[in-house]
Amino acid sequence: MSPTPQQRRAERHRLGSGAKPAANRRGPSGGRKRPITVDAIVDTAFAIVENEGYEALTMRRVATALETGPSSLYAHVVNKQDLDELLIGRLCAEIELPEPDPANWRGQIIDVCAQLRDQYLRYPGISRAAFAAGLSNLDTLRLTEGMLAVLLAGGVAPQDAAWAIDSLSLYVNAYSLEASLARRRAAGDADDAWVVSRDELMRRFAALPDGYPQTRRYAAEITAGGGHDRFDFTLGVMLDGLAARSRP
Amino acid sequence: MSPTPQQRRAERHRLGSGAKPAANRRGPSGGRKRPITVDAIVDTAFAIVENEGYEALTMRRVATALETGPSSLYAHVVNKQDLDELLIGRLCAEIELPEPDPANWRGQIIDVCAQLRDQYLRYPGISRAAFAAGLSNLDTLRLTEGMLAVLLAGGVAPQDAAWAIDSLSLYVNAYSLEASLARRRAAGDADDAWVVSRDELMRRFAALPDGYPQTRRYAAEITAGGGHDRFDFTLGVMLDGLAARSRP
DNA sequence: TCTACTCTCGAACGGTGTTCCTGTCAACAC
DNA sequence: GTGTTGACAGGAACACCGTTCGAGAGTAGA
Repeated sequence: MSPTPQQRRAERHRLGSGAKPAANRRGPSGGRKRPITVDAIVDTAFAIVENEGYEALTMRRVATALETGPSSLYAHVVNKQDLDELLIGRLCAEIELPEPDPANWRGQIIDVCAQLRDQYLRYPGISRAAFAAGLSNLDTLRLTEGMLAVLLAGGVAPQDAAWAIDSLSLYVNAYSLEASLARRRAAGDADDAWVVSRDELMRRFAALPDGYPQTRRYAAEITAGGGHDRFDFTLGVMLDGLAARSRP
Repeated sequence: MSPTPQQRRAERHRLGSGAKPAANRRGPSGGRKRPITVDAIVDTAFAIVENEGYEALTMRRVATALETGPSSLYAHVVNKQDLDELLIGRLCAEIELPEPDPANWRGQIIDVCAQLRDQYLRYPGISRAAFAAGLSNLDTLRLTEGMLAVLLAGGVAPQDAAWAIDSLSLYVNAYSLEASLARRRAAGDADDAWVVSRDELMRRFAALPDGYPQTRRYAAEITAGGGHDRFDFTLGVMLDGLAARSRP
């Protein structure tokens, strides 16, 4: 008897082994070319998010792409939230974890965070779902495990390491979410016209009323940082602080 | 001629002066006890979010609380997003900014961040709206100005200070959002039953399969941290890293 | 062949943000 | 005092969302 989606999800949250019994298909596949499976749903969902953003990911949209009705999905997925967790799970599973190298623990942490960031940015807005997912399944826990190993190898105290992983994940999530929103606005949907270039932003800062002297003076610094400069800066600062804490 | 909501919002995004002309009311207020104004809408919205969470904040819910229909709101507010921005703006306006004290810049930054965190947590889930708001209006810019002044007084380099403010805001947002979600789950809505106590979580970590040695060994550290311990830790680490960068 | 079981999916429910359009009333000009 | 103007109020509707129900279809084992 293949498990219901509810059982499957409960199992996932119970942190059980990830061994999937492959559930030999019984019931009919109708006359459809490709049967509806959890994997097919997740694949389709990823494609939609990649092309149209997380906001376009709706049950109906997935069902339409699968050439069926929305209710057909609920035999494989208990919820929209369940689908979100599956997406985050697979996304985390794609991250390559390094073999801990005590001499290069900072670089290794930065690399993992950058991988995570790039995955989030590849699927714009999906980090919103990551906030709700938390430490729900084995895949996210695998990330924690990997980063913990790197930090411990680097000589960071266990408690510091554990909390630092939390902070780093949170920051990467937040950064990716904001970056996704900013990019979507840059794509310019009509009345979002007040989203402007850096030059324009600097000009506005310079024209600020009194009471904003610092902002006016350091408008250049505030608006600086293309690419992932801010990201690199923040990770550098956090790791510096962490290293200082470990070896006083 | 009083401005349309569109003009009002555009003005806000243009970072114009915050001087409100008070727009002497003309049109009818009907037989209603309290006329529908932007402030009334925002007040009502805050009450709803405080009592029922951000997810309960819908146009219809606000309208019902104001004893009217949803369409009546659109004469004062452009959008749901517009309402969100107004909420974030007022929330930021409540923050008390200190007079910069070079001897206590770390404490002052921590205080401002804690204020922001507590405001976010007072209105659960509202930090979701803060992500989309960005640096949109004068109120959020006032926060930037205040923190910038503190950091500069503390001897932090302008570029470091500007980026640090970005990182700190992002982290405070993310932390508050996650804390809100966690608390709402702790309130226990039926099938969220797998959200468990720390003891139960530690037990599950201990029962993890092979391949998770660090997580298993340091389950206590990972699940540690009640109250705002993690928050304090992260801010401490970031400010340490920042200080180290300023005085090498 | 018959039964049991799983998968499929049209239809519907209650909710959402938003728009259209009409009616109503206060303030001004004459 | 009267007419005009124009902002405000709000009912009804649209398109969409997540989700549920229940009937139908098809395969696997007895």
